[in-house]
Amino acid sequence: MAGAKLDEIDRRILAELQADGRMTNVELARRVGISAPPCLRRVRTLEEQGYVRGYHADIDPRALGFEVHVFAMVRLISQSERDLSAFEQLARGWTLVRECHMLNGEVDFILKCVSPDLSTFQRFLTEELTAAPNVASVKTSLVIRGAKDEPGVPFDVVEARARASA
Amino acid sequence: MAGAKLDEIDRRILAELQADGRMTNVELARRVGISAPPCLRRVRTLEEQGYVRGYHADIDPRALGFEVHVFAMVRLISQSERDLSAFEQLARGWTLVRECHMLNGEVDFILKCVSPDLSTFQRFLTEELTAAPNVASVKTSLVIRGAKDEPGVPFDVVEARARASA
DNA sequence: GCTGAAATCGCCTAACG
DNA sequence: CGTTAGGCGATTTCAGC
Repeated sequence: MAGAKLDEIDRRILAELQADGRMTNVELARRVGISAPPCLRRVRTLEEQGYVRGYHADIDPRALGFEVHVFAMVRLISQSERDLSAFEQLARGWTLVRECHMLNGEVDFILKCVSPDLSTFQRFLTEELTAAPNVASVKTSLVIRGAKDEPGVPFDVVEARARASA
Repeated sequence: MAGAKLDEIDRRILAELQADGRMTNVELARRVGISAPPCLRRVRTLEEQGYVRGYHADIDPRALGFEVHVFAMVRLISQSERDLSAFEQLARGWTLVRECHMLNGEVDFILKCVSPDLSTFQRFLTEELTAAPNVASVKTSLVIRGAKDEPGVPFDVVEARARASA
């Protein structure tokens, strides 16, 4: 089972750093109840083993002028692995596309997009996305308002599972 | 225009902190070409003015045992503001739901969910989400594979717009 | 008003027990 | 894992542009 090698201190370290990635190591150590040096060693190990992929400032898109958020459902003509990969590669190059996930069911991909305004998005939609090779159809849904946007992982579930398997 | 009050140094600070939120202030100052004290002041100001909402470690969900990612499209019976808000409030309480966005069109909400396994998600889906008051229907799509998941904002677009309006 | 320089304080991070 | 200790970064103060 993944995550089984982590003890409770490791899990608390991850939870604290997810909540505040710029916390000092001393403060982190205090919160998890150990001294600073072993705490730092644990953090380095967690980073090396891939539990922590990075640290990012959470920038407000609207403060920088990205007023428009859109989900785009993309259907492709061909679902061969070659063509799926080709579309993914294309999506990685579009900076307005922040996320791209392959789905089961009728829709092949869901894309989460941001844009400064509608006309910029419309231009991207018609000239880039819909015009891309192998794209059969694109259905877009504007985000009217965001109700929840939590980064990362629910650590209450992590803890519940850890206790259950103990 | 939002973001107009930022000069190029501010934008570079935001871009650097988005890419590496744990960078030291000294390193950040070096990269943007000013000395540490004014750099720190700018960071504090950007935080206070809401450009930076926080800092988060990017934890790999799979490393912690979250093997399942699902998008859920929710239709409600009533779309009155009172009922929309009630559903949003409910969604904020479900920790498996990481994002909840209100959409235009037929679907009222899209939810991004994580789960340790399918059975846990099925239980959540049938006992919580579908069973919630005012929910008319829920369509779920499993994420087969993630192709792109970039946090935050495309700073190439930010820079292009800044140059265009200069 | 900003920036940069100097100084203090606290943290990071080895080495060792 | 904890303690010690040296070096570096963070942060305030103050002067200059």
